Amino acid sequence: MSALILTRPLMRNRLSAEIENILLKSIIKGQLVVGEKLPTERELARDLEVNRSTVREALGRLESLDLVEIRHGDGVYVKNYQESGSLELIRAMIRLDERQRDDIIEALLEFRSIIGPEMAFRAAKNRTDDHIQALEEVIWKNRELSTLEKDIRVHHIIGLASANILYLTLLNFFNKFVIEYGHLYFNDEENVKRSERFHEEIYQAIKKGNAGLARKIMRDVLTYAQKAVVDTLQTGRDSRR
Amino acid sequence: MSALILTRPLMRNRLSAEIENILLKSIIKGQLVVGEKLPTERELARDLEVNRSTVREALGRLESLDLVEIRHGDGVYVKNYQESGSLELIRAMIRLDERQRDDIIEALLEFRSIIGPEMAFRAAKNRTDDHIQALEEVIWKNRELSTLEKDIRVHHIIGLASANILYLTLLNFFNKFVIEYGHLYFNDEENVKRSERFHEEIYQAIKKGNAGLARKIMRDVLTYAQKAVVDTLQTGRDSRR
DNA sequence: AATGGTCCATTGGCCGGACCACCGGACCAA
DNA sequence: TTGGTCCGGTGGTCCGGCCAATGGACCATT
Repeated sequence: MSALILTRPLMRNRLSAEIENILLKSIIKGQLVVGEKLPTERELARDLEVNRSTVREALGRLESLDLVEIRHGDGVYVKNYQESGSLELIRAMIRLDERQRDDIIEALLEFRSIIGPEMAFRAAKNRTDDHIQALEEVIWKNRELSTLEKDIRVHHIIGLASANILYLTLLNFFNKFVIEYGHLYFNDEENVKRSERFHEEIYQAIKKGNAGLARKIMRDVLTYAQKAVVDTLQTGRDSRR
Repeated sequence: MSALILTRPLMRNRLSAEIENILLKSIIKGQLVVGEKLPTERELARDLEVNRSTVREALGRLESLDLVEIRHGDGVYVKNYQESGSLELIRAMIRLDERQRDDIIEALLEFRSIIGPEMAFRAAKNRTDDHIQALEEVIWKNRELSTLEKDIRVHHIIGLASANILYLTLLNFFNKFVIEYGHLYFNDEENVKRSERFHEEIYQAIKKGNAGLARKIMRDVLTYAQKAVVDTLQTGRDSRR
C-alpha cells in the first residue's frame, strides 16, 4: 500500500461544463439580473468561441437547476434562484465560491441535526429484518471499510428503513458533502471512536424498534458532530485544502 | 371573466425531453440495471430515430439528476438512484408514475411538518425589520393575491429570514408541489380561513421574536394541513384530475 | 508469469452549417 | 379596437465530420 492518496481521479472538465460554470457564477453573483434575457445561443457561441451545440448543453443543464428558463422562439431568461433554485445549486455554490464554504457547511450540519433524528425515529418504527441484517453486515462484517464509508452506509440503510423517500434523497445530498468534507470530522481519532459507538447504539435501538431512543441517539451524535466540525472550521485546524 | 380555467398553457415537449423521460422511466422502473452500460449515443440516436445531438442533450440532463454517469471514451452507465438521486428526481417520479403520487405527497407533507417549525424558529430569531415589512406587504397590502399565492410568499419570507439557505431551498422544492397540488387543500373554504389566520399569527410571533411560539404555530398549521390533505386523498374528494 | 509499451477500434466531446418550429412585433384591414 | 397576415429573430433538431479519451488486444521486456 502506497502512502499516496488521490482524492479525485484528475478529471478534466468538459467545455460545456466550463460555460455552465461561467453563467452560473454570473447568476449567483447577481451580475445577471433576474428576469433579464441572456444573449442568444448564437451570440454566446460566437463570444465564447465555441459551437452552438456546446452552449446549448450548458444552458440545458442550467435549466435543470432551475436557474434559467428557455423559451422556444423567444430567448433564455434568468430566474430568481432564491425562489426556484434546487438543492444541487448549493453544491455548485460551494464549488464556485470558496469563501462561503464554511457558512454552507454549518448550515448543512444544523439542518442535518434536525432531519436525522426524525429519520431514525421513523426507521425504528418501520424497519424490517432485512434492514437489521444489512446493518449487521456493514457494521461488523466489513472490516476493510473505513469508518467514514461505514457511516455513510449506516445512514443510508436507516434512510431506506425510514420508508420516506424524501429522507433518503436528502441523505444522498448530505452524503455527497460527507464524502467531500468528511475528513474535517474523521481526521480526529476521537471522533472516529464516537462514530463507531454510535453505529452500535443506533443498531440496537432500531433493532428493538425503540423509536424514541433511536431519535435521541441520532440527535446526540449529530449535534456532537456539528459542534466538532464547526470548531474545526473556526480554529482552522483543518490540514487539507 | 370566463368560466374556463386552463391549468397549463398546453405546452408541447421537446424531443430531447421525451427521450429523457423514456430513459428516466426505464431507470426508475428497474428495467435498466444499476451499473449497466447504456447503448451508445449513436445507437440510441439510430434506434429512436433522432439526431445524436438530441440524445446528448437528454443524457446530459439525466447526468444532472445523477441518474447516469457519462464517461468520455467509454460509455454511459446507470447509477443507483436510491443512492445518488437528487430531489428533483422526486418530481419526475410523480410525473411519470401517477400511482405513487399520493404516497409521495404524504411523504412530502410529513417531511414539511418536520422542517417548517424549525425554520420558523430560526426565522423568529434572525428576522430583520425588512422581513417584517415584507410580511406586512404580502399579508395585508396585496388584496388581489389568492390565499395560495400569499401562503407561498409568506413561507418564502420566513425561509429568507431563517438565514439558512437549506431551509430556503427546501422550501422552493415544497412550493413547486404546492403550486401543483395546492388545490387539494385550498379548495376547502375552511382551510383557506385557517391559512389566513395562520399568516397573522405567525407574523405576530416572528415580529415579537418569540421563536418558540413561531415554531408551535407553524407546527400546528402544518400538521393540520397534512391531515387535511391526506384525508382528501384517501376519501378521493378531489374533483380535479 | 508479470509488467509495461504500442496500437487500434470504439465512444463521448465538439464543430460548422443547415433547416424547421415558434414567438413577438409591425403592419394592415375590417 | 379587433383580428389577420407577414416577417425577422430565436430556440429545437438535424447532418456529417473530426478530435480526444478509453479499454482491450497484442507484443516486448524483465
